[in-house]
Amino acid sequence: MLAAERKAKIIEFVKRTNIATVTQLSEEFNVHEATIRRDLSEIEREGHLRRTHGGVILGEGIHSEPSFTVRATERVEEKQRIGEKAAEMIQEGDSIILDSGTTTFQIAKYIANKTNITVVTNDINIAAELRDSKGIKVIVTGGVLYPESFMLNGMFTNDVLKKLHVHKAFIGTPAIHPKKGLTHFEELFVPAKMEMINAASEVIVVTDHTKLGGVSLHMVSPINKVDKLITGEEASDTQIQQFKESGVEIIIS
Amino acid sequence: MLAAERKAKIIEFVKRTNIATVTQLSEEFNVHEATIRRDLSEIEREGHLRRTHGGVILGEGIHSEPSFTVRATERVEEKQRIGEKAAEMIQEGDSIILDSGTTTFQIAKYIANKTNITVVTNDINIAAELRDSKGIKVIVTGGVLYPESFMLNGMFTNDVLKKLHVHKAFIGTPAIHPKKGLTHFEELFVPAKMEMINAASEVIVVTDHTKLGGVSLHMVSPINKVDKLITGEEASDTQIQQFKESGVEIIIS
DNA sequence: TTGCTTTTCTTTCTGCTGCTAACATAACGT
DNA sequence: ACGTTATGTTAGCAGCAGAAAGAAAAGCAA
Repeated sequence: MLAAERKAKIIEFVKRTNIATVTQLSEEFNVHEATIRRDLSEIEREGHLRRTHGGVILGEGIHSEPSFTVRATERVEEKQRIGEKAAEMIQEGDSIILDSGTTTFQIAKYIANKTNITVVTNDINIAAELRDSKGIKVIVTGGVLYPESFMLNGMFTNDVLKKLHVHKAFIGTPAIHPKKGLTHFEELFVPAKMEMINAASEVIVVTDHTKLGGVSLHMVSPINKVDKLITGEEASDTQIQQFKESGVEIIIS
Repeated sequence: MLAAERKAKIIEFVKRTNIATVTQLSEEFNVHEATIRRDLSEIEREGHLRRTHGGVILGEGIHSEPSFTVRATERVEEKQRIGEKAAEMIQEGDSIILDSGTTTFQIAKYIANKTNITVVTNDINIAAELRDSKGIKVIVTGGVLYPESFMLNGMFTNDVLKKLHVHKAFIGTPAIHPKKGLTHFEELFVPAKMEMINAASEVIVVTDHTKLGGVSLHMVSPINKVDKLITGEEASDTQIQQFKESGVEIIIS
């Protein structure tokens, strides 16, 4: 058996059992305990499992998120700032929508310790992040799970969103333009975003500065439906000015 | 038993009983009291429980249900066998419902490499597990996320389930009785299970042997709606015979 | 409160098990 | 044959569990 193959099988094994001893694994795979220890060290370094004395245990929230983490490494620092700023705008008693995405995920991280908040989201990663926050009620929209992200979409998602109304919706977008408004390159995802915007009293778009001024094929929303826009300080003054002239309150963080 | 494993089980134990003495715990786990004290110190440092003189009590939020990760360490091996057996019953082209739970979670692990399957689930942990499986389409029911588990429940869950029909539903249960059928201790979770049963052509109950013969307060389904029951070989012949007489096809693994 | 007794906690020591690291050996590809 | 990689082996080290003793806390009586 190849070393890499064995490593993969160890991960598989432990994900099923949740816990395993070094001895147990060495017997299972007929290799020396030292070999298992080496494997475990590497596996831990890769972040799949957590080692303990005598064995290995499934980490807390470890259920792998490869493509997600890759995307999330881009401009994380800017997104964190945006997330923190957005979180400041959420008050006790608010109900909010968090759109699926990496920027909105950062918002979730910053509201974990708030209380008396209801969060509606179509992102199961955001839902999992907020799961243990005692003061937060999480409502997940149903729908089809998209493999490359943690997003739920489709008819069920739209149906649930239609039946809800929230104070604030935090929407991510791949393109926002001071005149053309919100646009998206993928038609499939448009209806859900439109429902989110309709369901909220206040629409807050969160996006890093590289998306400003972009235009894609499918129209999501005119600019006048966007109340606020939170973006990074990397945005140029010209861009900021243009959005201001379109009646958007722009917040730099 | 691994130290980390024992610590997890202590947390589980105390979450069930709300309070426990050092003596009690040392007898439960057959270790020295000093060891328990050391464990408790660490557990307290991690913030899971609060120590007192003579024992330990639950921290802030009191949760009667043990958390998912801890619950999953009980009878894992039996649940794996059940999960593997259940997975064998799923064929290419099937659409199935996977109820939230630790046994059904094992099913998910065993179907990851199947193709052309549609899985409907109210468990975001199951959804996350199947996310990367190319051949599997995952539909998540919406709903309110329950802390300490990964279950979605409520009106939205039921609405989505009403609009679906699947070939097979795999249902977990805390109690199944050969005469009284499926029952549940928590009223809130009953409607979703009923919808799941209604939505399926074939109802397959999966549960470890300790749940056989149990009866709880709230009725979920009469026994004649249950087509098959998969449980562990630990089940007694008497129990197996009783279910057979009730017209349930019982599968031992 | 004060003093006494009992229980529980902390600290320290010791034996044991598992861990790390270095080296040796075997398998593999060039 | 050589270097590379994976695996096994060994020795010294680190961390865990049990035991015991002194310290601290709780309970109780006057």
